Amino acid sequence: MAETPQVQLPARRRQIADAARHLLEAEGPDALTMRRIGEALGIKAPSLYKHLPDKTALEAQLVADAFTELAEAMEAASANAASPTVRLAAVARAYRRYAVDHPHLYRLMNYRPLRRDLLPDDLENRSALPLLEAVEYDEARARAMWAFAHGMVSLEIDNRFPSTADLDAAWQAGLAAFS
Amino acid sequence: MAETPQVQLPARRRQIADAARHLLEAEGPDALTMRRIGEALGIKAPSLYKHLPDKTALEAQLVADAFTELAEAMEAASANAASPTVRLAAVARAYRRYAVDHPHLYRLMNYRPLRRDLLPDDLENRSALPLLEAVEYDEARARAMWAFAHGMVSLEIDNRFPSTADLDAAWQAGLAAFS
DNA sequence: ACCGTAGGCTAACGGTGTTAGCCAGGTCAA
DNA sequence: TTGACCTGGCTAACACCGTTAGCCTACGGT
Repeated sequence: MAETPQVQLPARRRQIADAARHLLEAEGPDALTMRRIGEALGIKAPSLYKHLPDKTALEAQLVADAFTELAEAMEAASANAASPTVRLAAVARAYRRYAVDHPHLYRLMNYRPLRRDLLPDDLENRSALPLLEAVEYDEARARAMWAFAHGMVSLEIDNRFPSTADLDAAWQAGLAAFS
Repeated sequence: MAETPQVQLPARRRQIADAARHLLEAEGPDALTMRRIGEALGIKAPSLYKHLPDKTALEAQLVADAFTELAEAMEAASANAASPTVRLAAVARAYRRYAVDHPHLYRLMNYRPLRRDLLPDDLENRSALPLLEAVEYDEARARAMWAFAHGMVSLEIDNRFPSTADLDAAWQAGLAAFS
């Protein structure tokens, strides 16, 4: 629990991941090119391949970091909850918060095939757990709630709702329905 | 109502859209390149630009067609519904069906910025209407239900649920919650 | 003092969307 | 009939992408 956030990475590789993440969050997915990442570190793109096998591995690193952070945020929200209803609302709020604060990262996690082979294998379980607890281990309800939350934040960050839409009301409707 | 499905397009442009759609559905998004589309029509990629301004416009065409079809499917499902509860279930079933039958198209519609400027302007309203009717014009519940449905099919077509998951049960849980 | 390796580099390849410029063929008017 | 114009093909090329091959420099260890 007092362990490092991710599996220990070679320092240079960590720097690359950090630069990549900064580019993605600051300028969006089109800026996430090997040449741009190299430039941010003062080296040329081909040199990056001394540290990673390919771009897919780098993206997987970003995704793994993001899943870990999201799980941590939900765990923290879940910790001090008095009742299941309160806990569900708190976990949902943390989920939404993370997505809205990191939309490009959220899309990288969720809008493309999940490379489970390149990720730590407990990641999915860990990030599913807070929600599962909050619905008292009712799997069907947990999956429905997960879908609702994922749908809500997707539609929100992609500007699919009318600008006049009361999203808090929609969240409230969903939470009430699943509590 | 007896009108053509889309706004009348020049024949060649319609052929291009059809070829593109076939490529996308048969081989996935990586196959949707201007060169492949040209090849399917027996012409070279640059010649396509005699008929369209750019690839974005072509994708917008596919998206517009898909939204129209999805709206039609939901309208048909909605038509013969005895009660609101039945209607909601029928519309949801039609939505899921369309997404599962056309996953690549569904992602093209939903996993990237919506170019509203390139789409017919009543499209979004039209495809929102069946669901809105089914929840008797409760906007918050409509948005929550939309998010739930979008989340469910996204997670399903992207293989995010465990293979053992009972998706019908999750749908049932959601529908019950929103009825 | 040597040797191996770590980590840079340049050049290049095949792919992408896209533009410029050329040219054959058909249509239509004078 | 002839000339003009337009439609819709073409090739060549550009800038960018991820990636590979091969070179070279500097450092660490025996």
